[in-house]
Amino acid sequence: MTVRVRIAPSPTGEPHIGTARTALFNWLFARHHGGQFVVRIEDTDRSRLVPGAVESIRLMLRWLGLEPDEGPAVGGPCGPYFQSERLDLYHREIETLLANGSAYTCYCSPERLAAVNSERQKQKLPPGYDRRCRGLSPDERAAAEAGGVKPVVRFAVPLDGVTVVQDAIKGEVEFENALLQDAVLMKSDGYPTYHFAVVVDDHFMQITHVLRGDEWLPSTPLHLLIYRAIGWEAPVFAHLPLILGKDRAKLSKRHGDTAFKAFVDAGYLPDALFNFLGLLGWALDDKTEIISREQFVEQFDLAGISKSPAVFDFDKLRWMNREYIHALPAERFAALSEEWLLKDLPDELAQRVTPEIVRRIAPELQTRLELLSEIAPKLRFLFEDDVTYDRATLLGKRFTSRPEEALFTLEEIAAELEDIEDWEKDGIWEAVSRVFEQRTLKPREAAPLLYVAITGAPQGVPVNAGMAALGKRRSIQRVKAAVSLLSD
RNA sequence: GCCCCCAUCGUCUAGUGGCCCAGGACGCCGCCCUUUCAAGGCGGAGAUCAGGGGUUCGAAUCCCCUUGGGGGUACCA
Repeated sequence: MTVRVRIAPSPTGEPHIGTARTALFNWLFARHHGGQFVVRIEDTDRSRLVPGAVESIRLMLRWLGLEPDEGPAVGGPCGPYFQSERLDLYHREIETLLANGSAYTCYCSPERLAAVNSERQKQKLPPGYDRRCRGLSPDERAAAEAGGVKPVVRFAVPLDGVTVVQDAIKGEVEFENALLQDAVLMKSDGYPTYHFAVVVDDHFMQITHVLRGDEWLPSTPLHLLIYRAIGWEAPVFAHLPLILGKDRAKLSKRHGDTAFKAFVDAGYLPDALFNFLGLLGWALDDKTEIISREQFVEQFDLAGISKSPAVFDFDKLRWMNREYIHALPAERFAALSEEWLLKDLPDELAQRVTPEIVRRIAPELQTRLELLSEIAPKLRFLFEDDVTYDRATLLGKRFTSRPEEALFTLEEIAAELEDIEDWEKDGIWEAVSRVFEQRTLKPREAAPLLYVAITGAPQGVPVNAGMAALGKRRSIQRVKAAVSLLSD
């Protein structure tokens, strides 16, 4: 039997980074076993639908390189892949459940449900439905029906016994049936709830393994019971450890922007995020951190998945992204630099960006980045007419008490630069270091002065390379501008 | 409250009875290199394996209890 897995996101907003991790694990599992990865949209909560969300999910998968074998965009033999288009299926199956007595219609109003709950709370009982409609006589049922109430359909869970979940990661987990709720299977609007739709769809889509977040483990016995009531074989369940924030609570908006899109916008590389996410709850061995897609596919399996939740470490993600940026071929990095420059710079500056100038400076930048979004701020000085900074920044620690020394140094540098015929970075640096030597200044202490004059900031790409890219005239102009700032 | 899961350096983890007075990585610190800042190289601090009981010749690894953390408990998914 070929392995078939799925992810089943609900289109209720921008996809979450956790959804990406679940998708990745499913995709990896499918690829490792030569199986299929399907995408199904769980859009049964009509009130929470967000337009565009399905497209965002598609984009996320594509960006990460997790192309589905079946799903809304690609189709497939088990469609449709929107639950809202599979309603007749759910209605058909709910009839079997109703007919064999494992489900019943419930006419209780939301108000009564709330009242029951508050009453139970008062008596220090666990909240839940009191199963009032489970015991309705045919007459009572007919009466309620005549009253025009739109009923829901509830599952009639066994009142005793134990349901055992065989989880591929957690092992054997037992649940007492008596503690389970008569969950709603069909809502009064005619749409199924998650619990029912997931069982019906996973069955008809021939899903063999359900890899989903740990938060679903408590509802798995219910799902198992539904499979049994219809007479279907259940898939293998594997509950993935949760991703936590710094405070060890389930990662969510309050830990910052956890929308997948935020990671794209920040300038993470797809391969880096793929690698990092793949290591969130799974490890290859005792030492390997940087793992290629091929290696992941080859090595990934359920056996390596950890049972305990993992805190999302942004520091490590940034480090990993830097590793991937560093490993990029020079040409690729230059192309990305240009792309991000055009995207992040204001239009009037972006117009001045040329492939030549970017290719020239990009190698100097490549080891100095954690995120691609840092490119524009670091290279902006190349495209501006002039840079702005204050006197204190220019003088830095070294020259604060001796501004005249900074002034003379810059004047001499300007003079030396004038004499350069072949304007390239080595010659520029020779000229600058000549001045430093004459004045017995160590580059370590004097260089920031020049950095500020040229780029506006005391650190960044090597200043001589920056000047080479800037051009002779503009470079000297900036040194002179610094001189005049100090002369005032 | 009740049910369930989890528990190795701050964080991600390796570890499935002896190779572990616990290995790697991020982060942190120091040194070297050096055109500032990075990168790179080298080194360091950092975990009595949550605590307590067992089992065993021997336990981070098995069992029990405690504690801690998390998740679930909707006509949301």
